[in-house]
Amino acid sequence: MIQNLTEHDREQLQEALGKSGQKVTPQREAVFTVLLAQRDHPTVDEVFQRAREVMPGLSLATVYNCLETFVGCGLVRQVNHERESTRYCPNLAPHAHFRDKATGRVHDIELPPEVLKSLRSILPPGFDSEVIEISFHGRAQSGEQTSN
Amino acid sequence: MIQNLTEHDREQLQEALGKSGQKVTPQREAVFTVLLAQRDHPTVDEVFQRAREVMPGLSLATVYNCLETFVGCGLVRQVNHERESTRYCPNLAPHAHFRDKATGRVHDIELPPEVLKSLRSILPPGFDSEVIEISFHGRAQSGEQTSN
DNA sequence: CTTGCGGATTAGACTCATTCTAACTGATTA
DNA sequence: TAATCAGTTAGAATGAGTCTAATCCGCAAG
Ligand SMILES: [Mn+2]
Ligand SMILES: [Mn+2]
Ligand SMILES: [Zn+2]
Ligand SMILES: [Zn+2]
Repeated sequence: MIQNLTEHDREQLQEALGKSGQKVTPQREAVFTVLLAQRDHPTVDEVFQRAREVMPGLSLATVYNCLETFVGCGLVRQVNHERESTRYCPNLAPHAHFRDKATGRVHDIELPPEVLKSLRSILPPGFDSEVIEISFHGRAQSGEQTSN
Repeated sequence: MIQNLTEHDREQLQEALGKSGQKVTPQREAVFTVLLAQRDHPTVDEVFQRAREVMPGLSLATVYNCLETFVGCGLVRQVNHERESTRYCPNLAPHAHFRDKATGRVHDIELPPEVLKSLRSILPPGFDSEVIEISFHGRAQSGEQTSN
């Protein structure tokens, strides 16, 4: 279920952490591995449960710490939907999120550059946005699969 | 500060509540008035503080209840930004939200129909969305004013 | 009028995701 | 060896939001 990181992924982790003066630790590697293994936008608790299978001593606090670190160095995005638990997404390409009302599952929706541009264009002069979050909420015909 | 509802606003309240079999009460009227008086996306507590000035006996639970009722009958939208307290917005026109990193203030950003359409168009077949939330996060030059 | 009903309101208890704290670990450096 | 320091850990604290059970109140039936 939880295979190891590819050489490429390990380098990405190394590089991103290094840039902000932080180190690769076994815990960080385990948490990052969990995120890449199943790109289903898990909550902190889901990450915790999955990572524990491979590192039983891992604490919940550390999962919070690792995820915060990853968000800080741009390895992972936070995904918020209304008042639910925060979810985490390692897909760094520009994309929106679709939450299925029926299943609760969160799907990645590709965001073409021209759509992103048209969105940015609605900001009046003087507004400078670093982050745009787009989330859909509705129904997806079962069988639809977008979050690889 | 908190002027009364216009005839038109009172009718809107009446109508929306009536449609879902609910009544106008003094508490609901007070909360709705607060929302319309200052369209700055207040949190529940801010609504509570403001409404108390005009109705000292009002309870926090009732403010939660009223706001939930309003959201349920489409009078008001919830605005979520990351993990912060939920905010409330009586602007029913399609719009996005911009949160100013520096001040925390939330501004309405008009959403032209063609941009909304291009956004909907990114959904693959089989995905049917009822709600789209768009939020920007960044800096607005002070003096910028969009949430009337 | 009284009484009964049902929706609305209320205070306070409770939940639980997240944050905080303070002790501990382990690698690296002086 | 001893000091240092980032990282980890368990558990306590926080606080927005929800739940519960008692009360209120407008209205309609008797
Ligand atoms: Mn979520
Ligand atoms: Mn908010
Ligand atoms: Zn995603
Ligand atoms: Zn708004």
